[in-house]
Amino acid sequence: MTLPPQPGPPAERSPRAIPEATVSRLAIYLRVLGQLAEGGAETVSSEELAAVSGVNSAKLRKDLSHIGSYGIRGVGYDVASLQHELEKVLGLDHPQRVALVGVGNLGHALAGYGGFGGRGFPVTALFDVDPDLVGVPLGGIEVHHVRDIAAVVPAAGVTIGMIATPAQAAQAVCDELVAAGVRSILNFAPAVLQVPEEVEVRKVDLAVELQVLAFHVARRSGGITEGVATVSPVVNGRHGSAVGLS
Amino acid sequence: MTLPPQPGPPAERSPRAIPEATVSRLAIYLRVLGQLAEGGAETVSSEELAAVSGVNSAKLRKDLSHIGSYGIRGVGYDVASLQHELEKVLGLDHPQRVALVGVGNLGHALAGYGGFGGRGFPVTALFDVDPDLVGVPLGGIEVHHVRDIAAVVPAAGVTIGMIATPAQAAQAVCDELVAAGVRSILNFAPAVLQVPEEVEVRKVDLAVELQVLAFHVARRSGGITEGVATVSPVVNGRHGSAVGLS
DNA sequence: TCGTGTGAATAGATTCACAGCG
DNA sequence: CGCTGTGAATCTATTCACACGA
Repeated sequence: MTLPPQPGPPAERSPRAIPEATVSRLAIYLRVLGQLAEGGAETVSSEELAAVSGVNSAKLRKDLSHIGSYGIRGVGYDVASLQHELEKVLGLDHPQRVALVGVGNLGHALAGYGGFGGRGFPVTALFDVDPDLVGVPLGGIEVHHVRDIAAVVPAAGVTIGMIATPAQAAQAVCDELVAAGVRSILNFAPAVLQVPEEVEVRKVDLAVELQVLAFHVARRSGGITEGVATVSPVVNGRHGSAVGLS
Repeated sequence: MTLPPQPGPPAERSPRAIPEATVSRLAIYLRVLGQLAEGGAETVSSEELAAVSGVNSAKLRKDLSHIGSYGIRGVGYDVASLQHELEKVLGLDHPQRVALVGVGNLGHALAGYGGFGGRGFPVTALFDVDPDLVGVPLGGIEVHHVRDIAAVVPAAGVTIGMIATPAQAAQAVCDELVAAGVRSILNFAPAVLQVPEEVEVRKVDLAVELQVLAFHVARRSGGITEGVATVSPVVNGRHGSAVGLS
């Protein structure tokens, strides 16, 4: 068999307004802002927001500067309005509909995950090949056969696909989703997906994550300390939980 | 804290460093090599291995150069020996034992995930707070109460912890794991963990992944084509193979 | 000759440090 | 004053292109 011919396309430049690394942190800031808002905070400084988000304040300010100037000098950021701006940038003003393919062990858990952190990403369509699953409703949503992706996905207005199938099936499912118009895919299968360049794939790869951790265990020559534990509720040892200097 | 830093000359760097970005790709190459080996391949070129792994060949060669010179000029890499070298570097020569905290919806799926991609990461200890779960065996492993982490984790020789609890519980569980000697943690809870710097945390954050995808959907102004799926944007390669779908 | 391995060039992300505004 | 926003410096990662070895 031949390899996917991917020599060297003439590198189409998209003028990326917001750096990729920044985008995923914006999502974290948004979550943290939600917690602060619940706690009654009206404003936050970059120092505070950064500390709770686990980044340093310069990075946070640079990240936020990419979406505009919503801070107040000498004060900080207004929690509510920053939340709103972040939601707008992340495209959360109108919710995305999600299709999940593969309702096995993992897929089942994903389907039941309740809006993924609270809100914004309703799973609207489910697919599998297993005859025992197809037709059965799961959390109020019927499981369709994978062969019906082309029909169901466009009708349901799905914009994001999640693949939680075994590795062998993942590429075929991915092709189906792409053919059905899906341009954003979250892949849980341990397989590298080949897609046209207009399709955005992100992967969640448990085996890779564990192997990276194993690498660090090995490198640190001895994962577990031999003497039994120290004190139990060891709070963080890093920069002070509130405001710390770098 | 790592090694005693050398005082005198400026900026003498450790020669052994493998870039972070490289490490996670090594895990992917290893998986792909496994597939190639099953397919009977003896050797691969960087071009081939890179294409299947979804990276370009220069990056792959640079990545592999960090672990040594195991290629044969004019030929490529010996599949079996490269596999072996990668396993060694990733610390997979002797398996890591994993503790999973939180045996709810997601945790249950993780526990049943069967060695995570096939091998090397046996889940050795399970924890939860739910009285209905504690004491019950799950896949042959008894679920302990979270309060017993300090006792069970060192005894079981756990080197990697996975947190699949609700967000509110995650930091406390993390502190327990760290106190029990765990230095590598995979966090599935939607929370930012504060840890001492000798602890390596990786996170799998579904909400963030989906929001990043939502960002790209929004930016591409119209994720799904509204016309019916007349288009099939010629997906590259890889069709005729045995596809488990019908 | 072919494909690895690698210096050099480029691109991207992070951190520093401070000007300037509220 | 205190804190944001940002140029400049630094560090990390990717890509190029070619010398060299099998």
